[in-house]
This record gives sequence, C-alpha cells and structure tokens, in this order.
Amino acid sequence: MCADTAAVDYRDTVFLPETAFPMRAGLPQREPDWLARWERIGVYDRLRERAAGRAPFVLHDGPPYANGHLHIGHALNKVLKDMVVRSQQMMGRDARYVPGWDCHGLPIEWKIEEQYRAKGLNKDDVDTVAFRQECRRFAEGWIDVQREEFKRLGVTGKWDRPYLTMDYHAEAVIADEFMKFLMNGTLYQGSKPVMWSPVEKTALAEAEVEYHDHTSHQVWVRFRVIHGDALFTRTPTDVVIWTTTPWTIPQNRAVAFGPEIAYGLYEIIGRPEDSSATIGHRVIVADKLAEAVFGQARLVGPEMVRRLGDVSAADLKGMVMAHPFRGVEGGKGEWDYDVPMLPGEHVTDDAGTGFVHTAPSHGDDDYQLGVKFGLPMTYNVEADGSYRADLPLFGGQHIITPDGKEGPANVSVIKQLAYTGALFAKGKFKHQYPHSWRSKAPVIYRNTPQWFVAIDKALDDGMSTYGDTIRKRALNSINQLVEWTPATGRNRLHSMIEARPDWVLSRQRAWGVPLTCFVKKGARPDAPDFLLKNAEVNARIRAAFEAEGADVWYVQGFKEKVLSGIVDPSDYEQVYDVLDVWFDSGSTHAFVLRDREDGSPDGIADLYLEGTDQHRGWFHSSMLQACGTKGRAPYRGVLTHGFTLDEKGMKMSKSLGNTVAPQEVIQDYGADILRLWVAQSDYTVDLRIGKEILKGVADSYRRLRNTMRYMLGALSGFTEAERVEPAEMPELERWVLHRLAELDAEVRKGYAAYDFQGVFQKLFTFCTTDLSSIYFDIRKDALYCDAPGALRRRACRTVMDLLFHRLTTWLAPILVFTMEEVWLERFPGEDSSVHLVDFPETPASWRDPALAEKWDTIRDARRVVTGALEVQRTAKVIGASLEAAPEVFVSPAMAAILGSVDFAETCITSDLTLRTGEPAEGAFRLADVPGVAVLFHPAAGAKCERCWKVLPDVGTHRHPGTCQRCNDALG
RNA sequence: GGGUCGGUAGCUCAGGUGGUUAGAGCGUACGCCUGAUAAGCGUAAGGUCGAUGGUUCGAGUCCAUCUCGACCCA
Repeated sequence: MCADTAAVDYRDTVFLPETAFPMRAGLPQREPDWLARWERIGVYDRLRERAAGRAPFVLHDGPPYANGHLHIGHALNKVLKDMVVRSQQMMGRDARYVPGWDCHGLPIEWKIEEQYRAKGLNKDDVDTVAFRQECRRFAEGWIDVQREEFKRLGVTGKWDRPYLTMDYHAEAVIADEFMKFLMNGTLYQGSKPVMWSPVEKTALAEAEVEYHDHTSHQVWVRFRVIHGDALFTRTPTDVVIWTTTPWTIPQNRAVAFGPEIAYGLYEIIGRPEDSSATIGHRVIVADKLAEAVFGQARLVGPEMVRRLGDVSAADLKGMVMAHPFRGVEGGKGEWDYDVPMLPGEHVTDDAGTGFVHTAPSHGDDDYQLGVKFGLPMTYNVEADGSYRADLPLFGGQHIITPDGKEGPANVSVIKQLAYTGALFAKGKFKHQYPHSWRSKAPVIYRNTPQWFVAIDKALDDGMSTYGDTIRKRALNSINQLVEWTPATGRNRLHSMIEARPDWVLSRQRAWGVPLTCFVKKGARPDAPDFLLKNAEVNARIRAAFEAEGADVWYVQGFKEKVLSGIVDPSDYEQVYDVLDVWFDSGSTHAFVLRDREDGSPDGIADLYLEGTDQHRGWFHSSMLQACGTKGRAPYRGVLTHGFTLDEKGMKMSKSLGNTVAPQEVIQDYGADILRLWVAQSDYTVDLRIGKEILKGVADSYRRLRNTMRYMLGALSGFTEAERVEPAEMPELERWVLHRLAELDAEVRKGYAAYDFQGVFQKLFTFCTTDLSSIYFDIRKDALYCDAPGALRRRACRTVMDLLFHRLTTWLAPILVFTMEEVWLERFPGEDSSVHLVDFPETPASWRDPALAEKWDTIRDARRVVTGALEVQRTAKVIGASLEAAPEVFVSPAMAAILGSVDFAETCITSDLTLRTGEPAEGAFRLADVPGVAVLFHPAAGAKCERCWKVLPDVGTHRHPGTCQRCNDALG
C-alpha cells in the first residue's frame, strides 16, 4: 500500500446503532410530560375497559392522613403499591387501585383551632357544624396537594374518583358499621383514665403529649394499718407511700406492693426538734429504700430509726389501711372506706417507698389494678381540671387552672395531710412530665366515660365460622385466611390481638363520625335498656348521613327527627363523642370494597400493603372491625414494609437534618430513580436512603438505560420481514432465548411474591453480564458489518426485538417513565403506551437446558482466552482483541463443543485455532478452568478497514482494504 | 423497662436442613478500545460475616449474653 493512498473510510457503510434515544435521561424535566400524556390517553380507565372479565386483583389502599406534604415513607408505600398493581395487571389480572384519604381526626381539628385562636376565636363559641365544615375544607385542600404529589411519583390509579372517609356515603357507612356493634351487643359504656388536658378540656393521645421538665410536689404519706396481723395493729403502724401528684390522694382506693420486694418494719425511736414524727410509731417501707425515705423525714441514723423485722408478702396480703382523710373534720364521711393492700407487678423498689398509692381513675397501672381487683372508680375531677363542686374540703379547687398554671388543689391536699398527721415528708421533685403539644400546659390522668367494644363477648350473628367472638375470629383469620409478606407479620399481629384489651371507640372530639347512638336518661350503663337499639332509628340516621353527611348529627332537632314516632325523644340523650379514626379507616372495606363497583366481588381485598407500624394501626383496626361485621378478616394478604432511615440507619428527623424529601429526589434525579431505589431495597426490613445511596441508584439506572439504548440502536429499521424463527438461529441467539424463558418464569414468580428486589436484580444482572458484556459485545461485529440480509444479523435483530418486548414490559412496573420512553422510541403514536400491554407470552420451547450448560462451558473457555489476551494487552503487545488469533489446547470432548460454534467470534478474535494435543510450553491457564490452555499468536494479515478484523485475505478483494465478508456486504 | 425485627465488602443485596479458599452487581483503581463514546470491554484490590462466650471434628449459618439500630408498647 502506497503511503499517499489514503485509506478508504468505510464508516458510512457500517450499520452503527442509530437512535434518537438520549443517553442522559433528563428525568426531572421530562417526567411531567409523560404524566400529562397518560392522563390524556386515560391509561387507568382504558386498562379497566380492556381488563373487563379478567380475574380482579384488588389492592386496597390504606388511606394516608390528609394533612401536610408527603414524606419519603409515603413515597415508599405508594411506589410499592404501584409496582404491585402494575405487575399484577401485566400478568393478566384486572388490577384496580382506588386511592383513599383519611380525613377526620385530631390533627386537622388542631389546625382549625389554631386558626381560630389566631383570629381570637374560641372553638367552644363556634357552631359545631361550621367548625366541622372548616375541617372538611382543610382536608380537601391537602387531598389535592397530596394527590398531585402521589401522581408525580408515577403512581397509577383512580385519581379522579378516590375514596375519602369524609364522603357522605363513607360517613353513612361508618355510622352504619358502628351501629352493627351497637346492635350485636358488643358496645358498652365504661370508663378509664386518659391523658387529659384541662386547658383544652380534652383527652389527648400519647402522640399528642410531649415531655418537659417539670417541678412537682412530692409527698410521703402515711396510711394507718387497721386490719392485719396484731403485730401491725396493736402499735400504730403506717405504710408509707410516695407520690408526685398529691391531688390524687382524695381518689386513693388502694395501696400496691411488690410481691418480690423485701420490706421491713421500722420503729421511730428518736426525732429532730421540729419533726412531726411520733416516737414509738412504726413504719413499713421497702428495705432498699428505707434509708432514703427516713432521710426525707430527717430521721437519720440508728438513734432515730430501728429495724424491728421483716414484713413478708403474706403479712401484706390481706392488710387493710385507713384512708388518710378517714374521719377528717368536714370530710362528711367521704373517705371513711377501707384501703386494701394489693399485689402489683408494676411496683418496684427503684424509687419511692416500695408502696404505690393507687387511684384507679388517675393512672394506667392504677386502672389495670382496679379492673383486676374490682376497685371503684372515682369521678372527682371535672373536665376543667377542678374537683367536683360537692367534694368535701376541696370542692371546686383547680389542679390545673384554665390558663395552664398550677391550681391550689395540691397545696390544699398537702395541708390537709399535714393537719391529719398523715404527711410523713414533703418536697419538690424535678422530672419529665407530660404536657399538651398544643397548649404546652401540663396534663393529668383523668377518668372519663368511654365507649368500648367487647372483643371477647360471644356473638349470635350467624357469622361464627371462624369463632363466636371478635378476638377468636381475628386470631383464626390471622392463622388460616391471610398470607403474610414477610411471614413475620403473622406473629406480630397475632400476639397483639391475643393480648389486647377491649377496643375504645370514643374520642371527645368534634371532627369525626359521631357514635350514632342514644342512651336512656337516668339508666345505669349496665341496664339492659341503657342503649337504644332500634333498626328503624338506625335506618333514619343512615339515610340522613347519606344525604347530608354526618354534620346533621349536630344540627338542632336531629334527635327529635330520628326518634319521634318510634320512642319519646325526651327519654333519651344523644351521644356526642366521635369515633376513633381507626374505626373510620377500619371500615373502608365496607364503603370501598363492598360498595364501589370497582371494589372487590366479595368485599375482601387481595392485599393490604402498609408499613410495619400498621400492625398496631390499620391492619389491626380493620381486622377487629371486619370480624365484628363480616365475621372474618377483610383481606387475604398483608404486605408490610419497614421504615425509611438515613444513610447510617438512623431515624430521620428535622432536628438531625438527615431527612430526604421525595420532592427533592424527584427534582434532583427524577421519580424513576426514587422508584428504582425502592426496587433495589429490601422492604421487609428498614430501608436506608441518602446521598451516596441515591448516587448508586442513579449509576445503576444509567447502566441499564444504556443497555436499552443500545437495543434501540440495534433495532433501527427492523421490520417483520427480517424475522427469523428460533430454529434457524445460531446457538448464541438460542442461548439468549433460553435465558429469556428462564427469566420469564423468574420475573413472574418474583412479581407474584412481591419480590421486586429479586426481579430487578435478576434483570439488571442479565443486562449487565449476559447482554452488555457477552451478547452485545460479540454481536457488534455481525450487527455492524454483516450484510443486511445475512441470517446471522437477522437472527440477532430478531432476538433484539424479543428482548425489547420483554425487558420493557418486565421493567415497566418499576421504571414507569423510562420504559415508556423506550417503548415510544420504537412505537410512537398517540395511543401507544407500554402500560397498556401485558407481559408477552414466552414460548416454553425456548428453554434449552442442554444448550445453556454447553454455553456455560463455552464461557469458561472464553474466560481463559480473554485472560491470555489480557496478559498481552498489559505487555503492550496488543490493544484490541481482534489483533489476536490464539491457539487453544483442549480435550477432544471440549474441542467438539468449541468446534461446534464459531469460537473465534465468541472470543472476539480475528482467528482462533483449536488443538487437542499436548499444550504448548508457556500456554496460559486459569486455575478454575482445567483442561483449557491458550497460546497467544498475533492475527496474521492486515486489518480490514471496514470490520477491523485482522485477516490474511484483506486487500485481495474489489473493495480496497476489506475482507471477504465486507467486500461482499459492500456489493 | 417489655415485645418484635435487623446488623455479610464503600453501596445495594445472595448465602435451604452448620462442612472445602464467603458470592453477585454497582462503585473504586489500573489497563484496553475510540464505530454504544459524559459510553463499551477487561483485570485487580476490597469482608476478623456487629461483639463476646458456648455447643460441635467443624458456625456467617445453632445457643446465650452484650452492643448498635428500628418499630410497637409501657
């Protein structure tokens, strides 16, 4: 070749990949366009039409609370749901998804009250209906915001007609469901202490209080033993209790001791000058705490106190004390009852005296002990934090004043204790004490009448297939009727339901569905006619709610309207408590699954999917509710996911500054990256997210995107006329088809098990290790350089087409935007969408395990060849593998295998020679691939200017500088 | 404080009923290619499997304790 003869540039004759599909996605900018497009086409509704007649798959949405922007946990939850719905649809079901919102409840009520206060208004002065309507408008506002945020994640569903717990129909059904409990006899009125804010005159949930430092009074109080062993009664003997809430002393009904704690009997033998202690009196306290307790009363040292002996649990059991105000002047006999000594597991000797003053109306442990031993509840404290007016000595005094300050009650009680001689010691005590979130004022435990559902009451409702009580039905459902993902969910819910007490339904609130019932005036709660149970009344209530919503309950004259003609309205009182919002959401199965045409045929969902916290929440309340009204669980499957944590596995919090907002991820990377993060994570445990993790996800995305892009480029101009039947394909193509058949089964199995991580990991690894590094790499030569009509090239393009259909659809439930982009690049059109198609059928005949095994062997041999080339590359002998023509020494059996395929092509070398003889000296081997040795030789000949292979015949053809194949291809 | 769950390479994850040098992909480093090019291919480094003790011939895998973290309760 003459130096002045410029090499011919064959670049334009090579069939390079051609595609407009950009390497960089630009997801944040472009995703909204696809969303708009889906909305225009009406993808969700169109799928419903097309899927008519298919077996339904109903994922029932757990309603998020309509308050505030979405956080990453919402995003995780909705994306998982979306991947379930989309994959089930594409596997042939009619997968419906009706999103919902939880609308009633305290947080919204607060926001409105806050607005009132800002305007100088008081909630109590405002008409309830007007107040409720403001709450409704507030919820509506956030529903619109959240709906847009959910849609932006690419979540498909019936967004234009979601369900709301505040829909009139929903409110009617919730009331109706409640009345089922009224009618079946499980509803009863009881009372229990709840956290109560005297300032807001309302009960608070644990989540509504915050703990702050607070300085309380602390008192040590003597309870005189009046019955028991003579040892404790013949000489004045006191049991000493310690409390930081002196105001609860008038409500004392018992003293609790710890059965495992060591107690001692102590005699007072000395006293400081100004002490009120009486020499000769005796005191019982826990030994471990004795020194500290006597120290508080300034009785220090052996000259003041002497230990007389042990007091055993047997001594204590059966002991009876007098209330410290027994017989007090002006007490009018109020406290002349006996105070029993009771064993309590909650008592410790870590602090106090080893004895716990028990006021069943003012503490949870106290209440439990009271239930266990039948202690009477007291009703001494009013809603405004004052003692009831007719309480002797203290009537009307405030514990907490209306402006949140301490009232006189504590001091009055302490003075009275001192006056009666029961005050052993007193002081101040700084500790963490619950305060109202909103008013920041201290709260108290206060006994309040509440409505309960008895979960162990036998029911006679004809729905006892799984048990005759709510609890039995729930436990049997958990064990027999529900599939749990992951399996640990079963035990979790089971142990909770097994141990739970009766369900408290009532909240003293305004924004909710009222407990639609009436009580007989003057009747005791345990009287048979206490609750009005009348089907006609119920029907009227339901009809009224259906027409006008639950607000009508609060309209003047409603009681008369629904009761007149049936009973005398003046005989009954209307209940104004509202239902716990968990009852609302626990009833969604009724007004969504049962009542909507896009619900489920039997009113039971195929899947409930929520975070693990919902074992205590929605899974739980839905279960109890349905067991009372349907006799079984409202779901066949429950999937739980973990919580989202920061990169280090720590909880996210605004104060730590480690939060990741979905809006930011979408803005920086796009929703598909967020979805891919979900798919790459193990949702059965807690999930981590942060900068580095997202960067990794974006890297994976780019790798995958390029694989898709290459496929698109390779398929440029592909027509059906090129298609080749598998039987005519080279083995390499048939091996890819085999892999597709394998993957088809794995993908379907994975999606059916909601194993998105497994599905994605398998597909991603396939794209990387099988396609990018093997199949695509090998077939570049054929794709670029073979003549368009060449069988090998046609086979490759056919396989590319089959790959395209499978990969785009298999990945569509995860990467909803990107797969649509890929799909449209090939199938543009106004109505075109990957989301309108199913996973393609993959012929079982593509499976060829023998071929797969053979290609495993070939790939092992290939690794030895590449290894040998790598040595030469490092030694700068060659650069590209096409510069080599190695000699490969193998066994005859291996030679038969390698000889049956184009092994040079497989290794991307220009030539290759198989030898069955003894390997040459210095041949390259790999330890884990025995029986294969490779001796390097440079390829002989010249580099074909078109295909870059180095071949001997280059330059001998009509087209200068080409090899035979390229010369022919050029025509 | 109680119940439940989890802690395997920098990251995301595999590792049935205990058994040879603990795997994959990504990332990193280095090299190649420059006709997938803000790409592609190859090679390599990287893990006392949260810690300690125990059962066993042998433990990431079983048991106990501890530790860290999460959720739900108190």
